[in-house]
Amino acid sequence: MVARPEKGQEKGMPQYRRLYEVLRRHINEGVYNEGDLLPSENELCSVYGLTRPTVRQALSELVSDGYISKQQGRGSIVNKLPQGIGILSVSGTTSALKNKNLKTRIIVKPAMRPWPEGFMFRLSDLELESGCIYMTRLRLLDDEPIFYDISFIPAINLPRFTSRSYENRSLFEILRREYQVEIKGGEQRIRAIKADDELCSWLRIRPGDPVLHMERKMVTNRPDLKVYSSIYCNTRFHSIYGTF
Amino acid sequence: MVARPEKGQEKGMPQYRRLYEVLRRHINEGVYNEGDLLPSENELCSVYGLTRPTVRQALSELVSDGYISKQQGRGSIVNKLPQGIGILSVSGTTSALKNKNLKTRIIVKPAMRPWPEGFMFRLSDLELESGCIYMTRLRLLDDEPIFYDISFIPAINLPRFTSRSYENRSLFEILRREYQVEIKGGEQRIRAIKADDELCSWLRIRPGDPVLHMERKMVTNRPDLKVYSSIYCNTRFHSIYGTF
DNA sequence: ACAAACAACTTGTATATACAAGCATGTATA
DNA sequence: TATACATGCTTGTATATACAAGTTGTTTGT
Repeated sequence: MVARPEKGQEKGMPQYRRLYEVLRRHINEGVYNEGDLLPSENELCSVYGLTRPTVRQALSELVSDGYISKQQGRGSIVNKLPQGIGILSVSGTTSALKNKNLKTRIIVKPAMRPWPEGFMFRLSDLELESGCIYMTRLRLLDDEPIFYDISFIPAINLPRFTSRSYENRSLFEILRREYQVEIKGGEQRIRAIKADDELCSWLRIRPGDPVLHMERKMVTNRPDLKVYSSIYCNTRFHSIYGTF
Repeated sequence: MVARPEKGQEKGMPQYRRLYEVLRRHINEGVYNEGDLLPSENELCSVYGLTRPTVRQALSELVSDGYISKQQGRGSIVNKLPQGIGILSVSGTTSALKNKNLKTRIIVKPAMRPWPEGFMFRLSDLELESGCIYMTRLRLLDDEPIFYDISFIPAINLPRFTSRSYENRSLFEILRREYQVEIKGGEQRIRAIKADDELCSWLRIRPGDPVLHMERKMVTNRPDLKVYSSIYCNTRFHSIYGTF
């Protein structure tokens, strides 16, 4: 087993990543259910033609993303899939929602803007010079507005970004598919605030109602490119769910 | 972030964990500052007498705990230490706060109770039979109440638990030191709610003010033992900070 | 029937090695 | 001078192997 076969390479992904994607899809699609044991590491090795360290790397990412737990001597146990809104997990909000009717509506189409004064996170010089792509979206669950979010993306090497269609597509998905940008992690601040008039109109709530506000800074596989968003969430009927 | 043994027990630890602890302490103590590069993996190998996979395991835990970032071709970069309230990390709220004056006041001392009707998480039969240890605490930052939290712990093999002193000690710390119980992760639901009268009196806010509510279920190294808590947080002056 | 011992699995830790890919800094060339 | 390239560093990916440690089921001895 010398060089990797160049043809069947899905997107040039490393092998551990490919196994990760396969197993994650199987879990999401119900091939494995809550409490099931995944095939043992050695089985995965022989099935996929990998060695144990490689398989273990795929599994350890599944662990840190909350899909499985491992127990020494027993195996890899499939976790219950998140039932709430998995926005605390990086893997993308849409994937965790399965059967729910999640729609995304663009309020302000992606467009270049200067960065706001007193931005929520500190920006690098490169980011400041490049300007930012600004967009706001409303996300609805069963036709009820849940998220109002404002995204800020530094306009660094993202050709034709402002002319794409974002309706009902995850922003992260577009970044990954069209620009090979993957979210790798980030930081966030969360607080509860009172809704102002603008929020009320978007989220269809009353002034003074409590709203969850998240400010996030996400780092990607491109060291210069970070994605910022400010998310307002009506948690009256849905709560934000996450694992850690 | 995952709780890890304190530095007293650096004997039985695996080597990668020992290196993790050393580097983490160095970062916390300012031996390395924000933006600094850690020694390269090969340097760490020769200094600590380890091989690269072992060193990489230590580093990868530092990455997933948010202490460093890595960049191919450059090195391991020390991150800015969290400045907010790191309660989204399990490692215990106290550790991330260091220089702030965080006090814990017990409102209801740990005592046995039946589980509440309609508990926030589904309980196993064993948990239901065993009954629960109930306690409530108030946590103050610079003498201002920030957290009001209610903890539920199944009374499974935790002798003398209700007779210990918890003032100004992390609940997790006691579980770890006295019972060898380590928090390994968990899940949580977060929402913004309106403060009711009871919350107002504890958190010194006005009725109707927005409050952050977190419901968490934490799993431990003891498969049967889970810890539940319901946390109310006044985010008027402090926001909840976390990495992912 | 029961309990201890064992065997056969599982994941956890660790070594040793190799090459690929990305970054920084030099030096040689245009 | 400025661009191109070469070099030597960094981390990323992957193989191959070995033994430790924990769990589970079976076998064996009493």
